[in-house]
Amino acid sequence: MAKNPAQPPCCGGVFLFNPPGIPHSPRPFPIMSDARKPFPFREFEPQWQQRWESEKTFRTPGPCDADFDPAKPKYYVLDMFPYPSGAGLHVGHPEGYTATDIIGRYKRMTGHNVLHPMGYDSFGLPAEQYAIKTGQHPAITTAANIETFRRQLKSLGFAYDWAREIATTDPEYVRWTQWIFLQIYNSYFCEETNKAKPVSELEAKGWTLDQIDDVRLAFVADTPVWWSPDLGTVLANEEVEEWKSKGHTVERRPLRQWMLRITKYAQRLIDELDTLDWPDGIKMLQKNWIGRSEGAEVDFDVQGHTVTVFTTRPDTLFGATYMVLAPEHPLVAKITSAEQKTAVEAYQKSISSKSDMDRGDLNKDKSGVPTGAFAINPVNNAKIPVWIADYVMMGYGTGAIMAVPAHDERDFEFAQKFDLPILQVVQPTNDADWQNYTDPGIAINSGFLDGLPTVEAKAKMIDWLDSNNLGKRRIQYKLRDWLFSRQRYWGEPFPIIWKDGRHHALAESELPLLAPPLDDYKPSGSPEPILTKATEWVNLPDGSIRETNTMPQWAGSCWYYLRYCDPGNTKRFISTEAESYWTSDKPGMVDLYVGGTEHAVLHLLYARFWHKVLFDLGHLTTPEPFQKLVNQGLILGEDGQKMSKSRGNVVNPDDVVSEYGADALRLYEMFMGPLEQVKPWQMKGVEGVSRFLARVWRVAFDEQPDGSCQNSPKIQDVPCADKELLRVVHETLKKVGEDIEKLSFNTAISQMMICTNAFTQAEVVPKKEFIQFLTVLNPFAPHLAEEIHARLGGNAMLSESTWPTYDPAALVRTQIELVVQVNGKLRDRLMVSKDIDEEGAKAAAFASSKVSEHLDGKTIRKIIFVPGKIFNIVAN
RNA sequence: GCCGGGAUGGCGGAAUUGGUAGACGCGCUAGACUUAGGAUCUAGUAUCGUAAGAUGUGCAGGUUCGAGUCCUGUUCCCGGCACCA
Repeated sequence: MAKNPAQPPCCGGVFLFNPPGIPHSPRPFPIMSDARKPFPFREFEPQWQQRWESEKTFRTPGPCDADFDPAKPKYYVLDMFPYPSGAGLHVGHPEGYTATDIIGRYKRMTGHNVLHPMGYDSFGLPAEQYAIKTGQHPAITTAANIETFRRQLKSLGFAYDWAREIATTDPEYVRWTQWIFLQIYNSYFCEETNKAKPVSELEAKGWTLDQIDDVRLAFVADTPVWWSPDLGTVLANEEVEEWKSKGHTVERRPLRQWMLRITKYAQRLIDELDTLDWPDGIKMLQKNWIGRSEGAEVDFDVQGHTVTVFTTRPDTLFGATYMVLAPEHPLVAKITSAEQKTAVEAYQKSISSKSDMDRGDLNKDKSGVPTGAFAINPVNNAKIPVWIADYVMMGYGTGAIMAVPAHDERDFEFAQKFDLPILQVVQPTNDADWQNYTDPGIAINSGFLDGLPTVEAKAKMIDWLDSNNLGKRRIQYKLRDWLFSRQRYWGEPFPIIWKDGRHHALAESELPLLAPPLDDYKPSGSPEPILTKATEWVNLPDGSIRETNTMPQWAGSCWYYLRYCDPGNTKRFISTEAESYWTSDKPGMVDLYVGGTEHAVLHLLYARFWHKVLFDLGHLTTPEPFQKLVNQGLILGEDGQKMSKSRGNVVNPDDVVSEYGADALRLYEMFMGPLEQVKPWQMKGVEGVSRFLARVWRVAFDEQPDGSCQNSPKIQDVPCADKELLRVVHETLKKVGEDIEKLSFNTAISQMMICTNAFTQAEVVPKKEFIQFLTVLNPFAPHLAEEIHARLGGNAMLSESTWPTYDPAALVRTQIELVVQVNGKLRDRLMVSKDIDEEGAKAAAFASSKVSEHLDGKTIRKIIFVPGKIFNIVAN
């Protein structure tokens, strides 16, 4: 990117190359390597960063600090903290971080006590994979990566309170992650209150340990899980796709694992979304992921066994012509007839060899075999065949369905393929064919339901089932319990020990429980956790053994926003004072959370779940973590494709900073377009904003023939005599503030460009107005704004000044442009007094020859006058 | 298939309640200053047309004095979910 120094140097800018052969003369600033840099950002950007750091400009006082002012309103603006990868910061990070930085600096300038922290999500699989690749211990590579990230973040001049920096791998942080796990472990979900409660309440009621273990929010279960042999760990449902897309293999395998009972919170996780100021798309994603369905359970008798099915259409029960069990259903072996045994077992075997993923991919072709058994339909005692088929899955509902081929697409396909009867029980309300008709209609051929619309028929059938003890209303969720254990090294060990086959919580005094140093932490390919190898650590003197699984990366990111409020606390994960101070009067604690969409159903769901448990247990006073959420849009490469190493279209922020400066990078990322939108990178655009910053610089400073720079004589400490200039300045003060509140940074920058152009063209730039302008520019381009301000003699830092208020009187125009239309088409624009009335406008409009031309030979039918805007003549 | 979001110049994008479409920036054109320009400044730049003027916000209709904006239908693009009973 750097240009060839042998090329002709620049004479117009402040910083010049000496022509070849001419020796350098002393200059006030270091010579830039490139002619395109007309302001010395390489010198002043690091200087201001150092000054902010040494003067602790952005320190955030907490409730226990001496300089804390309880009268100030709080504002908590949060970034999704980065995972410190070996690749360093990419340009997507500064997008969200600059947005929050502008908000944070603005809120600070409008009198808020702003919490704007940063940290590192430093545990996790990628860190460990990277460490294995480089042959270094993850602790070392992670520390080095954090170092890089910190340097890069600081080079962008973000107003973080660095004293609050945390990393999820810090032992003190691990302590409280483990402590929170124990809170979850020691809780159960009370159905009556719909809240988590301590299991000690159950102990007091005389529950046995076995009974208690069955209801803990953290529990051990033998379930089919996603196991990746090459990653050497199991994965949560939510993570499977991501790792598969990176080329890792994943297979279904029954293993004994720790689970968190997030399903108990399914309804609250749906309902309480309504209280949050989140994008509808993200709310929708979470709702779909949780996947609530209302329906009923129905009990069928199958040769003396009860098989319960779940259906969302109990109204179609009369139309059930067969039943399907999942191939893995435990009852299959018991009910299969002797004749069908071979076929059933062969089918089961063929299914178990393919993963669920493959099962999903093959959703076109239905397959299945009859078991030879029959079920009795409880509503009409019809004898219907029982099949097994892979389109019914064990993991959802009861793993068994009643098939109503007339009114369910899948059942219809299956019935057609295997020639099973199709019985109509719903009359379409439109002219649609009744076969494969799945919409609501009117019940027919359904005994006591006949004539009822679907909604009422459902309710009546459920009542009937209930009163006959054959079924009941049921709400089913797609959400599964959260698979919480991993077999890898680089994660928080579970604070759990096993004794006599039973798990026990480690005492709080033993936290943090850190993983022992290991030389070899590579995956072995077997599901045995890596920590099992640390035999001395695992085996305790009293014969008990440690849990060897570790927590997933999500654990640390589930509560980091809480720790920022009180990062140094050694007594609690967050003090009650800090918690209550940084809490909103709204349901969500954090005022604004900015980050990528990729966490819509992972981090954002998990964090909400943990927060709610801690809320239920009385540790927190809000039910939700994040009140307002904004997703920044992905930044694409210059070719419009997603940035990737293989495409070679990755932009490194370090390069941009060294070439154009931090302010230019910040400003460009905000100027590209709306924050939430996907947008392609354009290096020419960076040059554009860099030119804008240079124009601001040149309003204040003139270059001298010797290359030095000097305060411009245009800047004068006088009242602003130019009404139009004053109007533009105040328009800018108003719009920039309003646009920041709306997160509309691109339009704010556009207005500042307009203002700068006005300054450039003005004969005299009044100092007061120019400094007001610098003050609103400051959150966007803080280094440049501070530097110019200081050079103009400003003593206090702009970062510590107050936001300028605009003068409404200065905004008023005396003349406005009145648009005159004939039949809605623009015919003329007239400069008129801003308060012109209809009569005056009429006179002016009809005086215009451009207008009268178009009225020739026509009769005026109507006149529409919008004061200050439009005068429209309707004529024909 | 279902759910969500989107479509405006050569490009990124502006546009209160329906009220001048294309702000601002990039790119491009011309000029100025220059030994030089890839710096800077000035002017211009939706399309067609010499002009007057006409056309123009994915496409087809509709409502309205007036539609990028509201309504109906439709196409394409992006994201998510996907045999969830």
